[in-house]
Amino acid sequence: VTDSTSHTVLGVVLRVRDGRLEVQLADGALPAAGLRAGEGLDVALARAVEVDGLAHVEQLETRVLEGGGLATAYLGLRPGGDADGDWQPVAGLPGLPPGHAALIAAGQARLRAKLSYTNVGFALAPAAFTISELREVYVAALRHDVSATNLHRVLVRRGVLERLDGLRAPGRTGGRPAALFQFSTQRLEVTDEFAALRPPQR
Amino acid sequence: VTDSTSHTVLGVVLRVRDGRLEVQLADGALPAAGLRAGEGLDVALARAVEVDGLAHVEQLETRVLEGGGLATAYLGLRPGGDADGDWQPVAGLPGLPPGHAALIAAGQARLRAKLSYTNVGFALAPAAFTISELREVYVAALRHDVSATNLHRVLVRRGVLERLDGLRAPGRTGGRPAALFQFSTQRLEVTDEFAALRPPQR
DNA sequence: GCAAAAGTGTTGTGTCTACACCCATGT
DNA sequence: ACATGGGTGTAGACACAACACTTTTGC
Repeated sequence: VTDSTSHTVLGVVLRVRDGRLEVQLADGALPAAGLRAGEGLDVALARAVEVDGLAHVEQLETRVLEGGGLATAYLGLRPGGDADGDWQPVAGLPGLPPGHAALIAAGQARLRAKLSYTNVGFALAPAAFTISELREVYVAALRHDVSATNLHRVLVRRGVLERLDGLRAPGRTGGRPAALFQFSTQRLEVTDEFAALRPPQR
Repeated sequence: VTDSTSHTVLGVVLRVRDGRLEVQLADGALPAAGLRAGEGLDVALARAVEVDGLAHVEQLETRVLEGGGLATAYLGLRPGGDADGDWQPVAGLPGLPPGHAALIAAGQARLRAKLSYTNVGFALAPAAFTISELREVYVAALRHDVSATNLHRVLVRRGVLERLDGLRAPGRTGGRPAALFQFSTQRLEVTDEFAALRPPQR
């Protein structure tokens, strides 16, 4: 006794640019594609957003929409790069369709949590960066201040960051040249799995 | 250009009984219900499993099944209680439909992670319990040893457990009577949110 | 008294924040 | 020289695991 309903796939694609967390929109709404019979959800997602540019993708949530149709939302993350498409700061977006704002909030919350105990940062950062630049990304995504000193040490200790050879020349105002870093892995890894209740050592 | 497909809701309902993590089955498969037009996913879930007995529910994942239909799985948790329905230990279940084993594994993984940084334990534990009994629940769900001493201290420090008045009388072999505890909250709370990268104190 | 089970005291370790200090560059 | 931004050293707070020890019961 199963009825049939249409299914939509929505993309919540986030990036950090100029110190602001931005979401990609299409015609004033989250990019979407209808699911066709027999295809996987990822196929429909690829029709909704340019999935090649995404450094990380994960499913967020499935919900029944107001009209009665179903929608599955995905979180996509990509480096700050340059302009292509309609990017808007996540703060205070007016006129979104019902439910879209909640999905953006869910994506932000997920990102925020995973920044703390995984290496997701790789998906928002460029290939090479200074600690200051990475700090800007973390500040924008976490929405609280982050000390460059401690960010450096935490991520290096966890083996998340690797030092590169070059140095970044200082700007016109001077200052010591900054070391360049990269994320050691471009795939999601849990770096702090058992913050508590970890298994016995032996 | 959206086709229509049938949608199924599956329940991965877990409990701990006699020191083993068990999943509820119906006819050798995860309990399921077809989604009817216009109804919420939770309504269909309630048709698949007895949702009143669940102390905690959360969505797991939506996937395209082999036949081309869609399925959304929910994780449900309940206290160990007594027998009603078909409960099987999660380890090595033979003959499940394709995909069901992976969903059970996903539910287990989710439970395992949340036991470490939330108070989900409340959903698996009875109303009142001793630390030893709670330890059995954690051991079964985490699949590694847990020290009663440290479990006690961690959960009390976090404010997750509250001491009750009574004592549990020792068994025939003697021993000091055990204090009774309860979870201070019956709703999911994150108790260790910023294990790392926590916001500045001032 | 002795074994069994529960609970507390204490030590050591690791990870984090905070802050003082040192380094390398531009003007 | 001095301002600016980058990086290291170190101290203190905190949470945890591990283990010795004490408490309270049954036999």
